[in-house]
Amino acid sequence: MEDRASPRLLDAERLIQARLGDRQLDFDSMLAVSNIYRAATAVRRSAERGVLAQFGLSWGGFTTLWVLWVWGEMRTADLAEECDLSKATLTGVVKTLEKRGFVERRQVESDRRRVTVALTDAGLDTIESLFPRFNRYEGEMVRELSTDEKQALAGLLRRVIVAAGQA
Amino acid sequence: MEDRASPRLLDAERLIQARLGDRQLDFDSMLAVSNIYRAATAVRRSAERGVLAQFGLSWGGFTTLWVLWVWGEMRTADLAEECDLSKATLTGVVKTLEKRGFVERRQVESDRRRVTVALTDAGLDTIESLFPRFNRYEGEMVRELSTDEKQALAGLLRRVIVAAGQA
DNA sequence: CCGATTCCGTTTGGTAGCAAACAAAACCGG
DNA sequence: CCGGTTTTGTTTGCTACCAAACGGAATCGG
Repeated sequence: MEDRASPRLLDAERLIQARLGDRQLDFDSMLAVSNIYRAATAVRRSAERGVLAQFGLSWGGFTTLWVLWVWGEMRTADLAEECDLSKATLTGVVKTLEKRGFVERRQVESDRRRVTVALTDAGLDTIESLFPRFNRYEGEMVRELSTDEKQALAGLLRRVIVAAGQA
Repeated sequence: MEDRASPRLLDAERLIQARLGDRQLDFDSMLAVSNIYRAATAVRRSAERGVLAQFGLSWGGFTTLWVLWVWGEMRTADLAEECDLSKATLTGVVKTLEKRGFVERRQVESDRRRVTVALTDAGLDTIESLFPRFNRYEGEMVRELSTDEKQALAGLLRRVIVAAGQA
């Protein structure tokens, strides 16, 4: 399968390879990893500008809202885990979401160290109207791939996620 | 191809799918995109903790050093472009790298608006000893993939990068 | 020349992200 | 009970990241 859509990118990769010469480097791994990162940046930026900005949400904020929508009210620690953020970062994100009126914090009575976070009505309305739009946008970003290719991509990445998580 | 390495992750994905029910969503695109982002986070975190931290470098700082190493002294705008960062962000990153003694800024005499950035001797030593180590680390992070799979992954991602860049 | 415009890097103001230190609450062994 | 330990979320201090506004420098039209 040719790569007519991105000759520029490929050229750049080849140029770098030429530049680095013959140093016994693992170019295949290098290209795979750096493209993962570049793709993530492109995807995030595109979504933030194209969909999320008009709702006043960052990628992290959106993710948090989405997790709360799917799973319902959650303890802070679990929410952080599910959003793939540190507890400290989550505290900040929730603070911003609170300021925007999307979520609220609730003290747990049986254990007063604990706090849960839940969607407000406004948060619920927002995520319900936003998510379908976001999902269409996701489709746009991978529009060049067939269904099989999307699944293959997701599968390959799943294995990277696991490996990198252990490394 | 089975996915013995990551049943947990797959289960989680299926759970979400069940949770979202039958909303006419594009799950294939959703999984592809969200795995891109999760993989990038995993890869970045792993590299920062495993290799970069001991050199006092972030992912962005490392990238900048690497670009300067491969391409040599560069104008600020080109450097930002090549590092895939905004000019504003690059200003900050360069400031940090300067503080650490890895790079230096040089005023361009023919056009006094312009500034170039170049590696210092210390910066050169650092990137030369760091990069092979980093590259080995990259290999670790995609160790589960065959050469063909790495190339396939890089190729699929290249098409996503282009599409998301236009979206 | 000179005024308007364009170009370039920095600054400003905001959010996001982490690790480590912290304070308060709960738990546990005696 | 009670002192020490563990758990939980927040705070602190730093870096990174962006868009928009800025200010000085070059350029272009007349």
